[in-house]
Amino acid sequence: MLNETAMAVLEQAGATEPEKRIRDRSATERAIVKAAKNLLAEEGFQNFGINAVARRAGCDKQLIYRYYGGLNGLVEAIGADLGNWVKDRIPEDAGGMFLLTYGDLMERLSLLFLEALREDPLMRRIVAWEVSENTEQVKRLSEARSKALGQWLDRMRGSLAPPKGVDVAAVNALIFASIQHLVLAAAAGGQCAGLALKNGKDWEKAATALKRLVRGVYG
Amino acid sequence: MLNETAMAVLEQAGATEPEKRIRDRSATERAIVKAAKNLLAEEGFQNFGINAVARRAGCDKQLIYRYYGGLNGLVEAIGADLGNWVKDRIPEDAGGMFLLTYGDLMERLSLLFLEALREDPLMRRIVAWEVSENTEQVKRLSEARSKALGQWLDRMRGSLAPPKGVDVAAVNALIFASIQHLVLAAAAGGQCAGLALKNGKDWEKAATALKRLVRGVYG
DNA sequence: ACTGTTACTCACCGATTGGTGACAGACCGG
DNA sequence: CCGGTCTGTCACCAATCGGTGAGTAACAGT
Repeated sequence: MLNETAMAVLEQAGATEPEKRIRDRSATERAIVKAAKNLLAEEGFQNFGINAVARRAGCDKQLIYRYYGGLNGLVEAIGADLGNWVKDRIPEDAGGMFLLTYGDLMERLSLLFLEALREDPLMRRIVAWEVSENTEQVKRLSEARSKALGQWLDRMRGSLAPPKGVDVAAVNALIFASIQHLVLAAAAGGQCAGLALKNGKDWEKAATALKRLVRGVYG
Repeated sequence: MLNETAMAVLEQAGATEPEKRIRDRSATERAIVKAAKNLLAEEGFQNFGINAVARRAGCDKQLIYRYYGGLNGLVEAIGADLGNWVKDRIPEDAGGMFLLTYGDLMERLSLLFLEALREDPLMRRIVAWEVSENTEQVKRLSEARSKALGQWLDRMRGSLAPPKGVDVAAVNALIFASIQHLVLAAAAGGQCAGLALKNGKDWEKAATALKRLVRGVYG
């Protein structure tokens, strides 16, 4: 794939084959990051390598080494955007107004998170990556992600007091763990622990079960 | 690695270097399967290939093609044992006697499953594999596993009536999903959604949170 | 003891991987 | 205009991958 500018030039000139690439470093960098993200989202981390990214970005892998210092740096660059994921993916004003209890809040946030994760293949791959490998790359991604998630939870909680006598951190970890595994298993095989997760009806069942689970602990 | 018999012979003879391999097909087959299991458990599915298995089994990869028809057949052979996992790993009489309600049962089973999964690296890798890839191999493993799990649940339930008005299948799927992701994340990075999971104390917290979650839905 | 089968090893294939050094051309300041 | 820097390309490296065909050594039956 060429730069957008390069494509425009070629099309305008009526050229049939890509001759030269426009010398635009920042555009190339963006193309590389975009290619890496798409590749990771579509193919998964299995075949995620320098060659594959360069091939998809339509540039030489040498540039990845030069601009990002290799795959590690590129992954790090991807992880840098991860902090804004929640902000980009979930409406900020989704809660806060009609949520009277902590249970209301967590039910809402759980469903929002479920929905957001379902619709973001890149994030799904990253989560799957986190539980499959333990390299330094993945650790960075994982930390960025969980940090952003925690901040999101705190921000949404606002001044709402969490229930006493309950290990909120542990319970919430379990809740979000269930959501993540459910979505990952569904994306991979269309089911989770025997529960089919394909059409919208299946997901409605899962959503009501999730609500019930959250309501069970948080009143 | 050589056959056990071969090792014995060599040691008895005082040989320092492995000269020949005993011609024992079934022993070699067992060595291959064992090597594959250990490799998968220790290294994960990332570097799980014909060459690596053969190297660890101490035999030529050609034998894997001959005896199992390639990696697929070998994985299938591994998956065949998976049906007995619950039986091997979890005490059969663990429930049934003092469990009066469905909530008692599920609390017990959840904790048993959590414990069993924590102590089985091979099974953890397989679960991680399931949510990371969608090949035919993995599908077979996944099906065998979820089938065995479902049968186990049914068997342990016995004649205990599940609560009405609750989508038991969906709720249980979420519960087991949470356990699986918790254990996987812990094994990979020592934490899950910001919750540390390293020493026994951490796991006690997680266990009580899990109990609370289960008790919340199932009275 | 000869023969055929079984168990096993070895050498090689093309493809792909991560990684590096050398080179060509566009751009910019002098 | 010239020289240096920046951007991008290409050729090549050793290593490893999955896969195959040919060959060797041990066994069993006769």
